[in-house]
Amino acid sequence: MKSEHTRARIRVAAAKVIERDGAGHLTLEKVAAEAGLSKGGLLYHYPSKDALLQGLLAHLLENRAGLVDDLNSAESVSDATLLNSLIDADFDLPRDERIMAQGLIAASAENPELIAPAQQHVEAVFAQLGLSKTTATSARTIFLASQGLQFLELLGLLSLSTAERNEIRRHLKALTEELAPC
Amino acid sequence: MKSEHTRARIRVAAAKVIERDGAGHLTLEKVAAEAGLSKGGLLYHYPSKDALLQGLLAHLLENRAGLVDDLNSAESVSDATLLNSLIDADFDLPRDERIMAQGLIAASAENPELIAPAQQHVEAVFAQLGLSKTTATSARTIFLASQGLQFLELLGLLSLSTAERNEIRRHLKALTEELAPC
DNA sequence: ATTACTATACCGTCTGGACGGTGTATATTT
DNA sequence: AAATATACACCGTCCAGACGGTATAGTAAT
Repeated sequence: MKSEHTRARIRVAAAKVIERDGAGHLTLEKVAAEAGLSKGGLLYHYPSKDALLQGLLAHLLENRAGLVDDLNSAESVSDATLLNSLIDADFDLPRDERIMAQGLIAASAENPELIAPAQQHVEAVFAQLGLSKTTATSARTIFLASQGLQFLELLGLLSLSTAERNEIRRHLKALTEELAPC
Repeated sequence: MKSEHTRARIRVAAAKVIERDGAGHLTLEKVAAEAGLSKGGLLYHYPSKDALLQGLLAHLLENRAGLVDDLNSAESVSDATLLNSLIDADFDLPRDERIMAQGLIAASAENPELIAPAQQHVEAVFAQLGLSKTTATSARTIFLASQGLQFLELLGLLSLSTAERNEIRRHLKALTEELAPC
């Protein structure tokens, strides 16, 4: 039970290293130092670098996974609520987790299988949004736009003022609400 | 003049290595071997790994850069034509260049400054689409959706059937045409 | 006895890139 | 025409540093 606490500390430490040194300079030694741990201690909790990265990803998907799964019951309207939640999750992603995502993108270059859980999530979202024939493409497009902005920000390709950012968010939410009536 | 020919060969070789071994395993030696060159010969044309990656990016942006710059003259309608071109460029990106983009995303983890030209491009697009107050947010959203799909595909997070892919493309183009009248 | 570590030393591998050379074509000089 | 110089394109080796991971021996709390 102390384990999970330490693992959380390690994940935050990893984020700090990525933020400071860049995703490509994430090393076990640096993470251990940042977490106030010896290298051996780090490897005790995450027995390999891949394991650590998997831990980061699992943590990132923790919240989002629930959103999709909760939609076994409702239907057409619920696509709108799903989109709403996903947009919020994208736009309100905490700084820490945003940086972890950066690291994972980088890590996926070395080991593509690492991000399989993320792939599963994205495809689940797409599948869910594809159920309603009439709104499928519109809904998916809204999702794509939200994701597009996140990726551009994540990769440092775009930085918007909060006003501009919020306007896009508002627009995506408005589009989401238009889904049902049409 | 033979130089440019060889450099093109090198870039293609880099793409092949990325495709075969993954973006994280792109090394000078492998590229040289794939291009039928010695390592020294490769370094003659691209004096460092960063230089090679910059070469890849420059090649990727060659076509797209013109699209934005051509819009010094026209106005409201031209945003639609710009979007149209960008969507086409995104969806029709050749396999080679798609793989190069993968490599660059990976490389940006080690050296974030590397993708500055891409950042410039994206921000130029955003600036251009922001000129018309009435359609700015809608236009930007269309761009984001197009980019979002490309990133998801690039990172292996989503693979659509050509039919589904085309439907999204059609939808984005339809949204683009709706920009002017509204 | 198990869990959760510390501290340090070490190994093997990979990789960028520096460096010193080689051959060939073109230009310049004699 | 012959001799020489210069620039270009390229070869192949060597090296230093970085990193993931292992090993070992010990500590402290539960």
